[in-house]
Amino acid sequence: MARQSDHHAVLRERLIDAAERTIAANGLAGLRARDLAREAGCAVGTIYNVFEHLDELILCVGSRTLAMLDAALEAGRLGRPYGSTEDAADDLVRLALAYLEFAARHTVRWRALFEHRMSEERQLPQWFVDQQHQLFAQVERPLVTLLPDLDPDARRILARTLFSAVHGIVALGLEEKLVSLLLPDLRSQLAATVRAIASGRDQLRHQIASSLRSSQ
Amino acid sequence: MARQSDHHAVLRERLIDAAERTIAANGLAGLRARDLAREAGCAVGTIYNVFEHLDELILCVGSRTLAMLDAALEAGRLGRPYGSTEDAADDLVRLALAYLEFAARHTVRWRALFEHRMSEERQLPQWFVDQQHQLFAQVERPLVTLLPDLDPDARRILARTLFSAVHGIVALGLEEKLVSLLLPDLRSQLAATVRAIASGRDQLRHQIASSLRSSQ
DNA sequence: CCGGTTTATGAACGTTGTTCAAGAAGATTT
DNA sequence: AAATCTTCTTGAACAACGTTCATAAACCGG
Repeated sequence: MARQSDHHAVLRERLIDAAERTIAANGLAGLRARDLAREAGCAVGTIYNVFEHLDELILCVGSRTLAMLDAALEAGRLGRPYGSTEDAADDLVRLALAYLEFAARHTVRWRALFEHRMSEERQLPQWFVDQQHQLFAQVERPLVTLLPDLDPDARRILARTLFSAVHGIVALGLEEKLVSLLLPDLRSQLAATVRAIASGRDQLRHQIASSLRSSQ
Repeated sequence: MARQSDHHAVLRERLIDAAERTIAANGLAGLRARDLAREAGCAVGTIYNVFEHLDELILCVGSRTLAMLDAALEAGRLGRPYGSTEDAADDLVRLALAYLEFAARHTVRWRALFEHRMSEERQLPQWFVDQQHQLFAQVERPLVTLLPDLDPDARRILARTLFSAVHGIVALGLEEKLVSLLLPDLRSQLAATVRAIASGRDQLRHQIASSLRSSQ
């Protein structure tokens, strides 16, 4: 029993490694069960002894990408606590730019992360959703300084909103073939937008406060 | 020759209609060449006489969705020209909310529009890219009033940036199963964010102007 | 070394999009 | 109007995919 679990663990890692390499090199579309088995040195059927289905394996790779991304955002954070709203705005911009930098550097991996859809009605496992929430949580910290009197729930929601806005800008910005040409411009666009949002924090506070009032 | 082109045109429409129904009902994943042929009353092979590949057919459906979306955004626009920056900001918010409303009402169609990836290295045809640009162009109009002294090229880029930010918020907001529960909240989040951006237009002007300076 | 249980295997299955030889249908010529 | 040539339609066949499952190999307690 112990022996078998060990082997499973080893096989899992070998398979995830192989899938990770393939996805990083050729994207989700380049992932084939047979190639995977060959590269990991096992039979196709073995994959389904170790994972429930390929989606689960893809999620494991996604989890690694999420961890990398999380670390990349963490690394760009200011070491000290924010003294002013300007610091907080700076940090939001820094987070956004770190996200862009990661997406630009690891485009295929990063794309695979959010392009992947669970087949049919198998839904995302909770541990994966939680890991995504960890990302959103990084945006909450600057918001504490930027909008101190905001309800924690409202802050969580707003963090997700800002994250998705940044993600949208980065995703569409990196979509076209013009990438390398306008990456510096994309940085400016992103920074300007985030800074504009931060500077319009009164609008955020007022509108969101009133929306919470009306929905309760 | 004339007779055949007619038949082709009829078949094209029947196939697009069938694909449209399927996509609206079951999304891209529900699209099968054999079902399509059966529903349009022709053989599978015939599809490939009328379209180069399924991607082209999917793009035709996407084009219809784009047209619907374009009309929906147009409908929400103010009838009169903008007198003040407040009007322009209002119109940006209106555009964003109209986008959200469309996405919420036609979620599957709308998802199919941007989830679809051209297989391998077949790239998007120009006419489709142009149609997308028409959408972005709707965002440019309020920006003329909001940032009058902005270079037209910079305005076009900024419009795309704002569009993608809104798209990001809507896409992530409609992703989860909680949709109907928090649709009103999503409206507030979106409106607040767009209004914050509009109110922070000085940040936009300054940062974008300086970025253009440095990239020339 | 043996019987029983578990695990690995890869051929086989069911579905895809796409192709293509063959026949049907039209157009053209005599 | 018949014959010939061209052009289009057709659905069986193909290749590639994820997934399964009977079979054989490996393992383990006695």
